Amino acid sequence: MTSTTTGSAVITRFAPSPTGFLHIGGARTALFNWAFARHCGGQFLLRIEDTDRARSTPEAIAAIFDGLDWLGLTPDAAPVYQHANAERHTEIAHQLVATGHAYCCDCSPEAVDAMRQRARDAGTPPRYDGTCRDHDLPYQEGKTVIRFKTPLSGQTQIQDIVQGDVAVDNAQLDDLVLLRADGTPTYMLSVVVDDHDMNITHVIRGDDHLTNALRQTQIYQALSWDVPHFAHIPLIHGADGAKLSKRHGALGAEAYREMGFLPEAMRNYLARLGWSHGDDELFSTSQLVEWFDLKSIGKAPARFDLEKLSHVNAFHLRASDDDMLVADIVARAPEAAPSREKIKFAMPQLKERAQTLPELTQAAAFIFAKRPIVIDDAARKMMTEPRMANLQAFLPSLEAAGDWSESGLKALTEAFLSEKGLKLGELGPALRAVLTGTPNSPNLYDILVILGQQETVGRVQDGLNLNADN
RNA sequence: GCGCCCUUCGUCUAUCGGUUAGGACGCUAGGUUUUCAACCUGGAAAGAGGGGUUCGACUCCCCUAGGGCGUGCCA
Repeated sequence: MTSTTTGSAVITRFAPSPTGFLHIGGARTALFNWAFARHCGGQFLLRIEDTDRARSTPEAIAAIFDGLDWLGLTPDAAPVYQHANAERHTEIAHQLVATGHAYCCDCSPEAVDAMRQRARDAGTPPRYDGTCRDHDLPYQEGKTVIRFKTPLSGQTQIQDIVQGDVAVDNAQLDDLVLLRADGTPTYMLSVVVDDHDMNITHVIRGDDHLTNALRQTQIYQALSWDVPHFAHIPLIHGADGAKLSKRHGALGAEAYREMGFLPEAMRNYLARLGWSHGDDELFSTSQLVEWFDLKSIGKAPARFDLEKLSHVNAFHLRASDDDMLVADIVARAPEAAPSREKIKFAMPQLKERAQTLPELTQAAAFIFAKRPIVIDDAARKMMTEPRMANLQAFLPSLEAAGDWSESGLKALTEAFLSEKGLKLGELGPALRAVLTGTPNSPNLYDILVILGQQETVGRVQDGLNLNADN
């Protein structure tokens, strides 16, 4: 029977192995652990699973810290390094031998491979055949490993919050290695010991660990320890439905930061991948914490969709503080610094024209562009002959304008148009084009106000000259 | 090979046996507009297939197909 933790406070953990960057799947696992702990008023811990000394790197550890920090998923205690607990893990391995739940084995890796191959050929589960199971060999570092004595019959089951009840025949499970020949503990032993020692109440992780949970349950039982609650969440797939590939989102968290996505938007989007709260699509992090629960996580794997992420990001971008966004633009384009006030003035309109941070800087670029400004193809199409002729005729009015306010400019323009019997469409697009160099720009009169009289007249003249050259 | 898990519009999902199967992204038609966005209105778009159970199945059971994961002295 599986016993479960009965403690009151919820404690979750994110336990990545530091062998690469914090990829998007890991980030979501961390988010779920964090959100659940926050929702329950519990604790969220971080454990670096660095028992594989050869593959663990300081760079990867730094990338994990960095990614979590960016996403705002701050652990409630200093990170635990699994490697540091090796002695304790080793001690437990020997204890299991002493209590008859494990044994020493001196079969060579080659011999074990052969056993597995034979079993596979016979159509049975590939596993260690138990040669040393009852040999009662003494432990000899460098020569023997310690194997767990998996029950030979019956079955093991877990009650998974996401996956439901899952049972497997013990005959399917191998006598896994707990302690390697070099004396170091394996992952399977270390997780169990650390999760127990850290008082983890809920193990929330990718469902690639589902069968591991069965094996770990056997270890918990051999140790007479409470089994934590499990929640195995489905993995994220790439846009093509296959495994997450580099082009489909298996990028480090920092890659999304560089693409201009906001942490708030990442939390929103990632949470929605596999978890749902009715029809709610766009929500704040505090709403996420308020609503999050393990039972509303689906069992099917979800695909990563950059377009939807962009949409979610656009929503959070609009909700962002204007000063913060201005600062971001200046950080991306230092030459924008003198134009801070103008950019802030235009921000409400700029926000609606961007989904990501770099796009926002792009939308603001016309404000701090130096004459003569670059005019893109779409803008050039708006510079038709008739419109440019009208613009030429309008130039003196701009040069002579005394009231450079939005209302004054509007009146000025309308007076000109009515005098000539023109519609705004016969002048406006060309004016916009020469002033901003792009059709993707804010309200015309705001543009004039932001640019100021001198810059406006200058850009109009540049545009007219350019046109004359063609 | 063996085991476990999964399968609703292209994508993310709602639905706890009775709905015209809802929402969102994307796509699309139109509106608004000096442009581009934003916004508003409308549209196309789904229960993998086959058996059961039931008065009635997307929902429960079985089979098939497809997909994922595991099967390490990696984690």
